[in-house]
Amino acid sequence: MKLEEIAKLSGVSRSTVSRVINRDARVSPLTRERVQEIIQRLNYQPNAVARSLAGGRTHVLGLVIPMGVSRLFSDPYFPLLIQGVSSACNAHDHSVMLWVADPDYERRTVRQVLNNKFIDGVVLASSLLDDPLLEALTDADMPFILIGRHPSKLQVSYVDVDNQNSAREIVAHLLRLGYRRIATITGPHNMIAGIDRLEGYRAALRQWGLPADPDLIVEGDFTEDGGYAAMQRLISRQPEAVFAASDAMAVGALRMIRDAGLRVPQDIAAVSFDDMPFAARTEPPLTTIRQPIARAGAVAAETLIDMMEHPDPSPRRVILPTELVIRASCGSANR
Amino acid sequence: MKLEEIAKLSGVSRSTVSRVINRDARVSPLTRERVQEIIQRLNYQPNAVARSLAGGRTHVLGLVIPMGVSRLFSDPYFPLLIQGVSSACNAHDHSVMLWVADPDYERRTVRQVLNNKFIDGVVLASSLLDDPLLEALTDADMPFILIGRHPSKLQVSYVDVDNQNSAREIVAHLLRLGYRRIATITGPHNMIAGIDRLEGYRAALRQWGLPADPDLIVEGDFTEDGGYAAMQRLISRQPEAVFAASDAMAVGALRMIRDAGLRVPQDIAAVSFDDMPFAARTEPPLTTIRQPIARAGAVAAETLIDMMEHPDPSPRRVILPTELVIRASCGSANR
DNA sequence: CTGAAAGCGCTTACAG
DNA sequence: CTGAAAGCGCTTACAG
Repeated sequence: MKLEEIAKLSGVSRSTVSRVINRDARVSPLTRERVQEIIQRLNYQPNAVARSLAGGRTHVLGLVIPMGVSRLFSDPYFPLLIQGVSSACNAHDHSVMLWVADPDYERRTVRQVLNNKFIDGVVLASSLLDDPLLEALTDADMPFILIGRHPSKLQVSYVDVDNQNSAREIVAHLLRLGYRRIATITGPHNMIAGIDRLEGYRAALRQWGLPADPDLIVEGDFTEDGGYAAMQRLISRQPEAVFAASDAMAVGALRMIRDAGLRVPQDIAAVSFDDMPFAARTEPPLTTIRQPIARAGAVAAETLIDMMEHPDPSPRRVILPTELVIRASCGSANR
Repeated sequence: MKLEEIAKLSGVSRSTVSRVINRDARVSPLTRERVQEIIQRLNYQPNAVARSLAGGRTHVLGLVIPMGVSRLFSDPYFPLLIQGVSSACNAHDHSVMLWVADPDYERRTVRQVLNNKFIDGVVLASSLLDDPLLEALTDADMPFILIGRHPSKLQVSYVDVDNQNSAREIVAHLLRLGYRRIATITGPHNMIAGIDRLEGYRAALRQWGLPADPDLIVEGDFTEDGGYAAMQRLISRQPEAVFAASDAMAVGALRMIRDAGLRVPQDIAAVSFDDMPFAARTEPPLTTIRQPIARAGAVAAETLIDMMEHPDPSPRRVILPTELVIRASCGSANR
């Protein structure tokens, strides 16, 4: 069924039907009601493709998830993010097109996606600092927003949490409990969340007048296995506590510590970041920083939609709040 | 840039350029080459929306994930599925539109999505048996395919594994090891995977001439917490072994058994289904049925694309192979 | 093998 | 407030 038929049945022009559909104010109440009644009765759905071509906007957002991210299968980060983006899009009459991007996509592939006009804007999740897509996005004049800030591209819009201060806060919590020899399992050094959380760790030590011992800093990859491997390297250095930059890595670290015959928190305390659903169920439960992942996805989508509706050269920056969640793994109870 | 400009620069008509783009055979080699060269040089991308409107197909698949599924955040089932669908779509020049569906979507919402012509077909993942979307999909004449068979709608295409036989196989493995009092934590009774795996459990007992004790069958929901709760109810009934219908539930069950002061597999053996990445790292590692989740997503997308290109009233049914993976949780070593 | 023309189903100035 | 008309950027019979 097409708009034409509705027009005929209502005894008005296609223009008028179109206006009713698009909530244009310039339609008399009576006409509007009559047309609407017919639309309802026939359960008419405008053809989205035709609307897009004529209107110049598709009402579709692209959600890009870099495939290289090993995190994809080790915790519900992406499901939560997707849920947030999706529900915000639904609420604003938008759809989401998913693009699980191969890490070594060529520039041409990238351009194909950006230039094919099927999407109005892009939400780019947890990209690497040197992601070629980010470059392409900047060149193309496609509105986009990052989940996670970019350290050098200051004109880019993003939604993030204050990783630096949050990490500083949880390491300060360990320091306050009396731990001094504190190790960290960082995120990847080419991801901003990894960098910022490490910087927060350093800041806390600085605040207490302690040096950052390079031997106590090992890079991880946000996965459980990565956390296990990192902890293996740390354990001989006898830390009193460890800050893992993600809960998943903390789970790996807990497992390694147990395999080494040591106890958490008595022998080594452990804290982390994310507060994933499983963080409350580890043995012992994790003291961690809660960050609102689904919310970040939703806010990103909403902000992007707003950017498209109210173009404005200045970048949007949203920082969402985090929360320190204290459980048993930090040994609060014992100190 | 539009097709028109390419036509002008190549000195041919728009029709011819369109034919080159669409690999139509009726273009002379020389013309084809000349046009292609110009397309390359200008990095021209046809407007996908216009193509869709004119051509009648969008080359976009809808991937519908019912939100109600608590499983969404408890294991990487959906990430794996999404990855499979996405990579198959990329390989076949299709895009994927994600629809995280609210469980109580109204018929109208459903129709909106199906009738708006933005997608050519739908992959419906792990729906409930009485999913209204399935009804709507059948009414609308939109090609679609299920991940997981439907017990009564026999004319529907699907990709699945042989849940029944796979479950029977792993329970038979327990029986062969000498366990007799075997409990099961099932999946939801309104999901086919839950039903089929339970039936496989029953079939194995039947094969050994054992009755299925209703006290040893407890319904779970495919989540870790669900597994924990189910195991709490089972533990007082003193099973020798338990078959959980998913690894995530097995993790919950392991935790519960440990909390009860019992050991796996010495006091209670445990086996499960999925072989998720974490199944090899539980304590003890899980004996489980490996199923190819990403592959199922890819095959579903490919089959659907094939269905759209070669319409044919008879439904497609694909069964992917599984594999019994033996680790420590079944106690093989001790028997 | 190639081109002119109609058409896909809408939106949106423009004129009234 | 309403309608006739042009236009969005392609594809595809049709005719040659």
